[in-house]
Amino acid sequence: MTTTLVDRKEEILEVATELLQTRSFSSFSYADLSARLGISKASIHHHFPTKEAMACALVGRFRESYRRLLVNLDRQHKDTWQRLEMFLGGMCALADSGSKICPMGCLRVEHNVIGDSIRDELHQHHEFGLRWLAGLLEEGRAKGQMTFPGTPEAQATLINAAVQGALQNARAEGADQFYAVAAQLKAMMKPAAT
Amino acid sequence: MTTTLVDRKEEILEVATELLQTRSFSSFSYADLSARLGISKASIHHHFPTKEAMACALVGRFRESYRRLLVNLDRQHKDTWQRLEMFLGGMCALADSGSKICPMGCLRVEHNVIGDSIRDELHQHHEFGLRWLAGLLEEGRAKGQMTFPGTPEAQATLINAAVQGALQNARAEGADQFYAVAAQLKAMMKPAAT
DNA sequence: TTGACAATTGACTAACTAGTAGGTAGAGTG
DNA sequence: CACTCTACCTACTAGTTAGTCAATTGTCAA
Repeated sequence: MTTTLVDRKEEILEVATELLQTRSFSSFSYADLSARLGISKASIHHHFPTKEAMACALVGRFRESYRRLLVNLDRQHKDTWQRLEMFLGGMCALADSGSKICPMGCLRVEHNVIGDSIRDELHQHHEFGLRWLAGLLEEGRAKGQMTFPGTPEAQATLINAAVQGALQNARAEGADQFYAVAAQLKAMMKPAAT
Repeated sequence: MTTTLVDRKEEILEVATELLQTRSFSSFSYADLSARLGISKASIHHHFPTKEAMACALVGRFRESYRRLLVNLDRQHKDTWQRLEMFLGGMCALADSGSKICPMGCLRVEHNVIGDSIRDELHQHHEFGLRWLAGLLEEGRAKGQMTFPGTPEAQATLINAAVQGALQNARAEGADQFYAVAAQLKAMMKPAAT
């Protein structure tokens, strides 16, 4: 590193993530990154020799921050509903941005375009997110705080898919598309008032 | 038309739709179409001067076939559950293909890349699909055959988003990702057995 | 037969794509 | 001092992109 002020690799991934969220994997280029970062294309190739390598690192970075978020969430909130609320709340922030969606969803859609290594990373992210949600749901049901049919895994799969789809629709049709989905999910899982 | 055997415009849109579903809007080119159709790039430009015009026509065509499908569905099945089953069943076919997802979802993800005219078409498609589902749900609830919280519109928004997201996940992680979501949705809406 | 029109073509452009080659500046280390 | 390493640069390649243009063919109607 020339200066300790910034970590170029991080900086590049940060901007790349934003471009991925607002545009798409195929629709942003090294030239775009170069322009926004104020460094040459070749410099970016120095840090990430290929676009695929960059995307891999990007997903890895995202998964790590996602993991930290969820771990903190588990630590701070004992109540299952509070954890679910916080989880959905985090996604709301994306929906409210008006121009961003889940970067992982962006790559998902280009499944047949991206390389194997990116797909691997995405798979790991998917598994991790699913496991966390399923764990939360299982605990919620065991404590009688949540109701849903089928296995916690199946319900986690539903929530995952709904959130992903809702974010995409929200960007195009307005944030209330996301709020509606979050509200429905929550309402459906509230135990019947006896 | 030179021959009445094929409608070139239709033929182009057919292949374009498949490329959109398997790759993405930014990841397929006039050259790809040219190769698959066995006609020159210039010929395709003759029928669709710009890629945006082509995408517009594509969405319009898709919406029309979608509309026909739903109208037929309404005609053939009086039972609300049967109609919902058929609706989800149609989506299952996509999930089973292993490489295709909803073409509208593909364009959605590139919201900031595509032009206004495409966004308009997508908006209309979205509205139409939502209205149909909401109508079905309202009828199902009125007849005591379905239960769900909130408005039929909100529930339709949930189903829409879940199906969209599930298709994307299914292509990457396996068709059971879709089946799980469809099963959960249905199970949640079955009236409580008294 | 003539003339309009639609479909098609090869050859082209200008811009953009990821990625490379080769070199420079500076910091740290022996 | 010399050596190495990282970050960075300019200049380049080879290929792809959407889109244009002028010319050709075939069809149908007057």
